[in-house]
Amino acid sequence: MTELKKLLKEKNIKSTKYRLAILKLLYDEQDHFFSIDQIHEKLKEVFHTIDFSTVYRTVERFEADDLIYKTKLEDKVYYSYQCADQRYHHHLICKSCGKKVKLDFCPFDAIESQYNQLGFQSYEHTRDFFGYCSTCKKP
Amino acid sequence: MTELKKLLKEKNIKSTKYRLAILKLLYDEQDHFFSIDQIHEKLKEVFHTIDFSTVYRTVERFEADDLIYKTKLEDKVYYSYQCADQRYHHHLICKSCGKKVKLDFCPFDAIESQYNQLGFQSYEHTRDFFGYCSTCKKP
DNA sequence: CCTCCGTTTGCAAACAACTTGCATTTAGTA
DNA sequence: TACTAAATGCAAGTTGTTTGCAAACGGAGG
Repeated sequence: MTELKKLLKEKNIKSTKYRLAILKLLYDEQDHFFSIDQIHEKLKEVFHTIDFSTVYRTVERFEADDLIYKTKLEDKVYYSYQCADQRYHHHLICKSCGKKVKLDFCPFDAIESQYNQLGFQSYEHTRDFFGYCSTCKKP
Repeated sequence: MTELKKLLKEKNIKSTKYRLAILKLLYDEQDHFFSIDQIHEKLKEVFHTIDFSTVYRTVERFEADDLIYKTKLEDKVYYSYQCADQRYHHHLICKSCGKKVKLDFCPFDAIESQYNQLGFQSYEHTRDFFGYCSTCKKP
């Protein structure tokens, strides 16, 4: 049994060719984010008939079971394989290629107290930040 | 000519009862954000027949002409009267009541260099942060 | 290896939120 | 006050997401 099948089994998710393919794509490119559309397009290269709704439901399921991680940029939703380190942390994400870089510090630590001084509580901050990585860097 | 009419005139926006009412609402509550729906509901209390599309187009127009400022939280769009100080700055916004507090510093200044070390460029950060203000503060 | 049952899939349609076209009404100026 | 260009109400178009259902499939038990 392949490693990917085991991953699904652990989460009680039945293995199918599509699910394995979707998981493989995300697994092989753990440091990138993909939209459902992008995943669908990639899968169509191999499985010409795969439907958008299949990808949609699969990804939704994977996310619900914490196999993958979800983030948003400008109204679009992106997914990436769940980091091995599941402790709360931040990402830098390239707006062009979707590359992600894990931050090992919290950018907000230094300023949290200043927010509190302004009377704000239960402050919830963004987990992900977007820019351009060194390869996609704008001219 | 009222102050609000002047504001519209300056921007070459024709005054109508609806536009003045919408502008007045936002002007009188400059330190709060409103969704189009919320504005529409408030206006209906006075003008029972006002259509959603009217509010929609008015608010869109105001925003295009920099009379008001737009921000987003969890897929919903909110608007607030444009701050007198139009220089780039940040807000703290209460998720419960929409209250906004202007920040006179940039929370990212301290960490920008750390991002650059990771190879990220053209980093674009959030302008607005969301939490709960002292009155709405969660139990 | 085969059968059967519950799950997954493809298809098409429902849905929700946003946006637009058009006929009518209105504001502003000459 | 009359005229013109713009604003409004209504209804329908659009876009992206989500769902219902019948057919296809995976995998547990025979």
